Amino acid sequence: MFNLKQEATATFLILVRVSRTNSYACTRTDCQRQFGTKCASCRRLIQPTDWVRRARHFVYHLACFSCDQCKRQLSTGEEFALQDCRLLCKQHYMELIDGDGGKGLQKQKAKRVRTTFAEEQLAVLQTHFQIDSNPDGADLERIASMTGLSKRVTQVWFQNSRARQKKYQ
Amino acid sequence: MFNLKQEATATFLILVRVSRTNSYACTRTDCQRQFGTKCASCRRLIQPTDWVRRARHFVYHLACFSCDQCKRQLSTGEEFALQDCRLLCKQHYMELIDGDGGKGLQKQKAKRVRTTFAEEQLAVLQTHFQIDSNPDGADLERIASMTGLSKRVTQVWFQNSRARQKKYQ
DNA sequence: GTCTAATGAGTTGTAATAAA
DNA sequence: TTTATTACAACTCATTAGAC
Repeated sequence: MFNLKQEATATFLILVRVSRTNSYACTRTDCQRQFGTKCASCRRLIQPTDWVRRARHFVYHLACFSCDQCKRQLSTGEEFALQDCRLLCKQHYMELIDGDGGKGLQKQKAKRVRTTFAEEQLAVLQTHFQIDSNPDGADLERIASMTGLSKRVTQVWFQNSRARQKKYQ
Repeated sequence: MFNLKQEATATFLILVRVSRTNSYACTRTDCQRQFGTKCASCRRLIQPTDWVRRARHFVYHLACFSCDQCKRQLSTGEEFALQDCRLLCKQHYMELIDGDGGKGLQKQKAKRVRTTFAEEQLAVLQTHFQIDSNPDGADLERIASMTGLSKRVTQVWFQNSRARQKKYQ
């Protein structure tokens, strides 16, 4: 078992795009013997065009980079903890270490995390919005995987965009 | 547990740049068995081009060299304390040792710390400013990691630079 | 003294949430 | 789902204060 406390301290996420240069091949460490790089969460191969996030030597699909407990996708700048290859958001990490609502912390009201979209992600979303401003579940999922966003975040973006359009005609 | 008092007394930071010469390989100490040098805070590998700070035998990314309590990045010349590999600014170290608001110190209002940029850091910032004076979050983060500054400090520099440019046309 | 990094107040756009 | 609201992120501008 890992020293989570140490791991979680001031660890920030960086959004990177996998390319031939930063997608690395099999490194023979004790814990991983793989041929291509696989997502540490879903275990599927990572394609050179996929968006990913890294934590230590693990690589995750951007959408797979989510809290193991609440499944919420983690955002750039957010603090998180690693338990082996499993990720935890700050909130659930805190609950874990001080056995839920510990005396040290007095319910600090889980700060709302706001996604910041990359230029490219926004471009994809806007393009699809022009074609269809009200995509169904399947479309939503397709768009989500194209942008590396979670389905929920994608859905909310379309909801807000419809409201925005209506507001300003 | 560490003698914090001893560590904090007149401990000054020195800004160094990692190079092949001062980035050291795996040393087989009892506490660390690693292949490359890893940041004692974020635990990620330190690249030869990264800016770092050292404290005792620990190495940190410059941006990771921040107070464990207030997350403020520590500056050259500033006093700090070490608790294992976790860093504390003078203020929070003081609070720790005399159990918060101790009788010895009466709330001395945390002196503002002013970053002094190295020539090379300034060169990088100015070069990017000429290309784009208003970088987005992702660019900011990229520039920050190039210079070893925190994202916030980088952001403020761009803000001030835009104001400066506007003032003198 | 100058220059400018940091701060704080105030504005804007919009992601996330809540209500219907 | 829509609609209204909340609150976060990032900006500007004015000011304060640290390094030279």
